[in-house]
Amino acid sequence: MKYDYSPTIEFLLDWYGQNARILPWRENPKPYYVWISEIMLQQTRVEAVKAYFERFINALPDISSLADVEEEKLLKLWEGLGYYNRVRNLQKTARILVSEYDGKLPKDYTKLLTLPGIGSYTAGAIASIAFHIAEPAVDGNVLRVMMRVSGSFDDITEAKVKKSLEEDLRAVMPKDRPGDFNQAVMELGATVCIPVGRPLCNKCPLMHLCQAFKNRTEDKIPVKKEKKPRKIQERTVFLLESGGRYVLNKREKKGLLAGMMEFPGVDEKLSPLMAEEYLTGLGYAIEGFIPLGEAKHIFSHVEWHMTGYLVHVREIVAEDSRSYRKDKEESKTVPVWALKREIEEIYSLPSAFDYYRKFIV
DNA sequence: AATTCGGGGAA
DNA sequence: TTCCCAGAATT
Repeated sequence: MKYDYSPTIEFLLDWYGQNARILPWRENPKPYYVWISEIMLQQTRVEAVKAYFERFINALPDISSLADVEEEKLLKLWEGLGYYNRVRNLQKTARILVSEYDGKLPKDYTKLLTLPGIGSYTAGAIASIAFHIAEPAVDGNVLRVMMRVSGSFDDITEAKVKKSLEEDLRAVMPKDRPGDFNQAVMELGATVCIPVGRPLCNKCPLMHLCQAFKNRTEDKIPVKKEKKPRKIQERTVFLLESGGRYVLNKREKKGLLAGMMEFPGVDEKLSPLMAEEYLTGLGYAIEGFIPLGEAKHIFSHVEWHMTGYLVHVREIVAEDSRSYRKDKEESKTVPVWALKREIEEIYSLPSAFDYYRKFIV
């Protein structure tokens, strides 16, 4: 179980000095930048994060601006990045920092751990990179690299394996460069000790002390339990248009795409006839009806099989296009009639709707 | 311990 | 298609 990783340190630090990529959040590793980048990087590739990071810190350059920004603008900045609770937790934490931490991130691993959206990996990353505290930051890269180095066939999807590695690394973290050490392991995992395809062992600074390389088991490590197949969810999507405006609904606070905007729809596949009947039942006067075809969107655990219709309707209620307010009695949301420009610039419409979004003019 | 949260790039 | 990514929160 226990493994001594201390021999890796000097080789990793030397290698990182030569091979660290130039990344936007590395140019000026102030705590706010490290925090934002680490949240964005959760389950998200470096290449995807770059542009989002630049735009985000330009719009919200510090903790107090993040604490004060309205949710609409916040969600728009995150649109397309996925895992949208990350950005809500970001703002929750910003407000806690303002009210309880003098507007700054605490230089304390245990306190960081208590903040919304910050788990053991992110607490370690912020502590080590921004504050030079000797805590490990164990992500998928680190698990893969270190399981190969130690030749361990432990299942890395088990929480105890991650905890055990965190303990082993905590015991040997270099006190002078903890942030560089953590980033070195991740960098090695991302560019050399890669997850798919054959790792580039001939370019690896740890080759001479890697048990997996020695035993030629690098393609069998890390061990991961197989994941369950995705469920398929049928979905009918309506582009209800009137006078150049389209209906958007705000999704529920909990569950898939929580709180994001969406085109109205139902969780079943409706034929054109059933669709017209359904919309008429809602009170819409249909003046034009065009099937838009089928589209698929794959989430990590669900697959949406969508059928879409563009429906020109006679507007019934003159709703202010900017006010999707809550109904006072129930907690149901009122639809918005949004212009193309407003959908582009204001509302957060997830990528799942990209196929149908194209039909908006 | 298992499930639920998005989305896209690469094999 | 399948895999997996600088994971965390909830159940």
